[in-house]
Amino acid sequence: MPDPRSLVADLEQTFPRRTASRRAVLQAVVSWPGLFSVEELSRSLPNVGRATVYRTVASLLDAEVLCRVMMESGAPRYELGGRRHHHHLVCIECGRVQDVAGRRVDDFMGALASRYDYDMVGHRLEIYGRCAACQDEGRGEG
Amino acid sequence: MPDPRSLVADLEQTFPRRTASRRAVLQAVVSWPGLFSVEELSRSLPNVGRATVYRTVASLLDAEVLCRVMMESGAPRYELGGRRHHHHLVCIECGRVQDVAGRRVDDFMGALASRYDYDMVGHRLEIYGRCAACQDEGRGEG
DNA sequence: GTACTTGCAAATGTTTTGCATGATG
DNA sequence: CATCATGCAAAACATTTGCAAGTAC
Repeated sequence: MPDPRSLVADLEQTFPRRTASRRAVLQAVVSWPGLFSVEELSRSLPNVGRATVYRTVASLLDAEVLCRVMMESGAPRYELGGRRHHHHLVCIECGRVQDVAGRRVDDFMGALASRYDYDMVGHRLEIYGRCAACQDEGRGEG
Repeated sequence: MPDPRSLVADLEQTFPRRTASRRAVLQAVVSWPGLFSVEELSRSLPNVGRATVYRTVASLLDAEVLCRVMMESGAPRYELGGRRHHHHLVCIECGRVQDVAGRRVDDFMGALASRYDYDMVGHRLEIYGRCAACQDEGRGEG
């Protein structure tokens, strides 16, 4: 997991202009406990215009500071740290998202792509299920 | 690849009421050359209300007759045959989508899930890249 | 001072919903 | 003939854009 602080520093260097709004969005993003939708993010930042939040998220996505996680319903959510991880385990009970780490997955994807003669430029993997904690709860309560 | 004809038969049995609109949507869906958005589908069916098209697609999705493919932009598209395949190679040039077949992928997903103590209920895998044909074109034209 | 950013509000695009009408079994 | 499906239009959302005013450098 990347260090948020360095991300901020990194990021502040990415943008030409240092403005209060961007700082606020960035601050909210790095301190957000889990996944967020742009609307949630925007709602948490009443002093920043919606449009700016959308624009900033787009930039962050572009800079690979954020990555998009697709919910089962097709709704997009975002989280910090898109640089490497595009693989997620999404708990359909508590909504928690766990990054899948490891080169093995990337290798597998690459192998798959080349088997079909694809020149891979990106990929997305989401596994939906119940996390260990939610399975335990289910057992405990019948 | 499943036989479209049997799918139709199967499907017509799934729905309580046989109506002209559903027949039309179904017909369009099984004869659609590739991926489609609900809007495209709707546009191709001027005699069927948008709402009905949306509702029917939702039902078909539910019945696993269709599956959703996520574009890189996050826009959803649909294709026939969701029963087994949730793995796709999406060409970012021509937009073609290729199903990834084989138990190996499912096994890999299952193994991954259980490594993280997840009780997997679904998954989604999309690989984005250039298909062989588009790579060739790129080479040919410089 | 210039160029980039912002915020608002309006435009856009997509999907859902309410409800009277129409078709199905 | 009771039930379920349809179609329209409006509503509900989510996201983008135009533009004048503000801010960073």
